[in-house]
Amino acid sequence: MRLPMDSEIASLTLRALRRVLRATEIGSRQLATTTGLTPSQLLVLREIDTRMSVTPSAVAQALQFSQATITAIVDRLVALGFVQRQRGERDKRQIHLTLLPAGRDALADAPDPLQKRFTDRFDALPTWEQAMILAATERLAMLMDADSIDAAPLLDSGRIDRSEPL
Amino acid sequence: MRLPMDSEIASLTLRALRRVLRATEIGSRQLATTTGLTPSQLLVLREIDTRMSVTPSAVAQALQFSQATITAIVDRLVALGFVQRQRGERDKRQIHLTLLPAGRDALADAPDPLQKRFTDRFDALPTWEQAMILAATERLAMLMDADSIDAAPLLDSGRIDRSEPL
DNA sequence: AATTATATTTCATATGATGAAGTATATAGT
DNA sequence: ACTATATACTTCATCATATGAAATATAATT
Repeated sequence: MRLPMDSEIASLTLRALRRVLRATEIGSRQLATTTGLTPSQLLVLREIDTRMSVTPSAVAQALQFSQATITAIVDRLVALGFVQRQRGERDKRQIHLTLLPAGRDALADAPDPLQKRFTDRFDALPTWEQAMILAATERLAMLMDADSIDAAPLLDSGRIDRSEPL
Repeated sequence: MRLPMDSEIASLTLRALRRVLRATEIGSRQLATTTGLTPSQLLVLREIDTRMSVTPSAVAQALQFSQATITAIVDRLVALGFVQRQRGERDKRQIHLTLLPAGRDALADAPDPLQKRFTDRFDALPTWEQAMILAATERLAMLMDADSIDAAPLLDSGRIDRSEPL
């Protein structure tokens, strides 16, 4: 067995990463169908859950969607009785999104199968390996999002010229 | 600073992983806008590129989309002059998709910024850390996709050598 | 008061994604 | 050869995603 050249390690890592990405993507799609929710709806629902009360714009910024998109998705979550819209008291322009019991149930009934699978298997690894994977993953995250880190607002200014949107 | 409990490492890792996923997703969306292609179109185009000649069904299976979806996306790639449809000789039910020069140019003009950024930074790490990250990522991939390896014909077809920047 | 900025929605539009049904070809069983 | 069944792909209807531009309402500023 030969050691990979230094320059290859990056591409090998990217390939492994692709496998991870694909697995999570497929998992998320499966989850969606079992829940009756689409991946985007689930993302928004989770976002509303983790923070207690959020404005649509905050969700849009966190998930990097446009406000219009969030409005459409929230419309459906409201129609499902999962989410509630409340005008802000302090600032009446704002809308506060809160999770309703039905929404909480939906999330509870839909434990991320990927996460479950991952957690079970991960916990079976020896602690040293868990620690190594954690360290490596955090390093990866640093490598990938270093630019876009708190730069969620970064994209506000960064106009992307979509000259030819097919 | 206290060591995380064993049971926490999994969730910490998942959190780091989410950052990675998010970064790649945003990166892919940015790439799409700069190319004038959507993420899905880019995925299909890449798939047609890496294999030399593919059938729509093979692409659908590799990317886990329905055939109908691939048909629609290929329609647009053909309209753009990026891709060519050719009826199969041996089996006239089949369609063979091949990349046209314009499509090749589009891919060449669209070096994945995320990959580039990642590779540059990754290469700057000491070799031991590169090796650790590679090992950890491959371990992660094993954990995640152990079940869902029905969509792995990617690696069957052998060499992906090309000067292509995986 | 008038202006400008912010928060969200509405609208028009393009794409994404799918299942179901349709067309054409291939293969197998008899 | 003949029917049945399977395969490959497209078409169609339908809904979700995603966005920019414009509209509405409120807030903050001058």
